[in-house]
Amino acid sequence: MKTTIKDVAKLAGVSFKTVSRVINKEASVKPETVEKVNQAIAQLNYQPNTAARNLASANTYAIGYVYDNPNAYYVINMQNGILAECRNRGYELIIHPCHATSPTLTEEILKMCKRSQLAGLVLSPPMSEMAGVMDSLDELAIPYVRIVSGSATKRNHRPCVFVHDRDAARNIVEHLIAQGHTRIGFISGDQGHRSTEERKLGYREALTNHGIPLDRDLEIDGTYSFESGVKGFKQLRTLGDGPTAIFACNDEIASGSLFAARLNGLDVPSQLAIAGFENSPFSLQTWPKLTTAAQPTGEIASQAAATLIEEIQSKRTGRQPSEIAQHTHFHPELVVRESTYIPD
Amino acid sequence: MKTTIKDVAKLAGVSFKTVSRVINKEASVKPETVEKVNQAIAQLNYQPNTAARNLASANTYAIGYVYDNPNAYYVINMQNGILAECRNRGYELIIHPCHATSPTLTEEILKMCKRSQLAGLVLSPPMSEMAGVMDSLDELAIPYVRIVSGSATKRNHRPCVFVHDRDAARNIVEHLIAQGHTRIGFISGDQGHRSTEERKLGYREALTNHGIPLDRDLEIDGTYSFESGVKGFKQLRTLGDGPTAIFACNDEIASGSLFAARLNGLDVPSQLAIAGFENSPFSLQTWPKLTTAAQPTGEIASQAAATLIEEIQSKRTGRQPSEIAQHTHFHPELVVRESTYIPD
DNA sequence: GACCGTTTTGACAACGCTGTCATCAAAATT
DNA sequence: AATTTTGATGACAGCGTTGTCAAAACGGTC
Repeated sequence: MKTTIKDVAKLAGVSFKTVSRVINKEASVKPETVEKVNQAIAQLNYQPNTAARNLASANTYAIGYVYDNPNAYYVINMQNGILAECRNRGYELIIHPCHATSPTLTEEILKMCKRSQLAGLVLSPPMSEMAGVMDSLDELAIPYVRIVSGSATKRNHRPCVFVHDRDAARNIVEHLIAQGHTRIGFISGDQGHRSTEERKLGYREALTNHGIPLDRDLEIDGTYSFESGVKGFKQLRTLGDGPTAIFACNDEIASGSLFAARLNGLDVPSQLAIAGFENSPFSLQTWPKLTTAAQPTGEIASQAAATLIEEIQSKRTGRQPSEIAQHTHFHPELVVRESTYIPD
Repeated sequence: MKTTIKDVAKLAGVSFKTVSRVINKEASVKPETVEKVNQAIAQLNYQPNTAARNLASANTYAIGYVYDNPNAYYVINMQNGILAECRNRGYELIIHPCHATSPTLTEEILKMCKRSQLAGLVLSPPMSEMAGVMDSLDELAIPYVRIVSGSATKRNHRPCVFVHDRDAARNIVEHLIAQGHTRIGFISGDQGHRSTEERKLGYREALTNHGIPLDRDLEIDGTYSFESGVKGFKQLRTLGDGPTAIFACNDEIASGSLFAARLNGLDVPSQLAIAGFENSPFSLQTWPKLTTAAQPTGEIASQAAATLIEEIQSKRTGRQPSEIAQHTHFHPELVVRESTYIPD
């Protein structure tokens, strides 16, 4: 019924340890033996038992994905990206949604690592910015890869996948400036999120680069939600010298502002241009469609998982990881649509 | 460093087998012993090693969630619902997105079950309707719980969680009828999906119940997408005697139709009423907000997971599951919003 | 053809837990 | 009081792998 490594060994006429070697692609197995064993594996449709592998080797074949993000699209894309890499390499994925504000957060994550004997973690924002969590992981020598909105700061002893939100935000705002806008409003996402800060910095950089004075009245504090976009719009409308364009921290906020603008009878983009960030499905389902920045979330996730697994593997086989800390960089791309631009 | 069951045993002054008994809540351990052991567990912050448990017991502490659904909100809600139950009961969740059309689908799922030694599966639509997959699972005696759009049909030897889409669809359409509509269009989701069929049946039932003749021209074939809503609207507009209301198979389609309607200068709901299904975030981010049917996806998922784990546990302990096949029923609830109804 | 250094393979003990069966004391029965 | 039953616990094997170390096979050298 259940085929084990020993069944394979018997069929291939070798010891089960040799089969184990083949499975783990260890060197020093004769090519013909490898061939024989692989045939036997295929014939029996054998699958190594993960639990046994995890138990026997100190390192395991499972990684975790820790996140706290209300954005379903983001999470799904991340998840799928990581999963793709895991399948490629024979790893399992344990997902762990959590609450960044939980007082027992660190403890909880550690417990999960222990229970499932996780070989490593992928941390996406805002989990990738929580010093307490990282400290504990460092202490226990649990490898992790961070997905970070922004560029390198001090804490870079672990591999990071950087997503350069700031540059992308700057590109968006420069696009608005190119359309002739000089009064450009900004509606932020949740305070304390790195992405919020970075996008705001990009916004300011663009203005400064073009000699447009910053105006704090144009910078509205919000959260990553539709409602926040509605509210932000209203707040900006109260200004005597209101904006002719709005850059919102993500598409959800932008679609909220768009909603509110149209409710107020404003035409978009002729009377008010609106841009978002993320290229979520929302950005395609508004009217007019939203200008935004496209993040290749799936690829980012795959990259993070690949980096993590690479490191785990190299530790297992004793080979040095190619570098101390592998950093990778992604640049979200400007996507111009009708909410800011009407082609002739 | 790593605390095992033996460390706990030593601290509690019992054999490690007794600790195992406490962990598994087996009967016939003296309450005071239980207390002692639990204290030791707490003190050492001990977490049983899942891999070892899985390996030692034929049954495992991991279940799988198999799905093929492009709807991120649905998947996330399902996932969270299942996960909540898993955490409660000390199970792990392995997620398995897949393609219903893959020729090697069954094989792939079986492989995963074997690799991870899954104790059971939760199948959500459309996976819950794939006879081939179910046959194989039956054959290997892998327990599974199906989440089914609709009510009982022939294949009910396994527990199901029924979601009565038909009734909910009928309610929506009856709501439209109550608003005075008699020409009501229907835009379907993907062909072959049970939910599509059920929602169409509900639509027809409502009309028939109120003596409104069915008109095949008003029933548009679509897919679960925004674009399909746009297309469906256009198609309905070509009719001489067009509808005054549209019931779309989900919110995404509905928001597509809404988009198209407003693009065509139609006022919603005064000139055209539009209703969706699902109560996804989309339904709140359109203008006007969409009337829809709210499915408690998270609860549905929890229920499915609970049923599954219950069965697994009862098999483990030898106790009979309370019933041969536990069926549960959910009824999505009508949510009336401005896309079909303006309060006075 | 005996010797040595590799390369390739195998025997066997873990890994941390559960299942089975044995043990022992206390309670119940005769 | 002697015997059986029951309740509570422990000893030990085994789950399917990997890690360690030793043995066998091979290749080249003189």
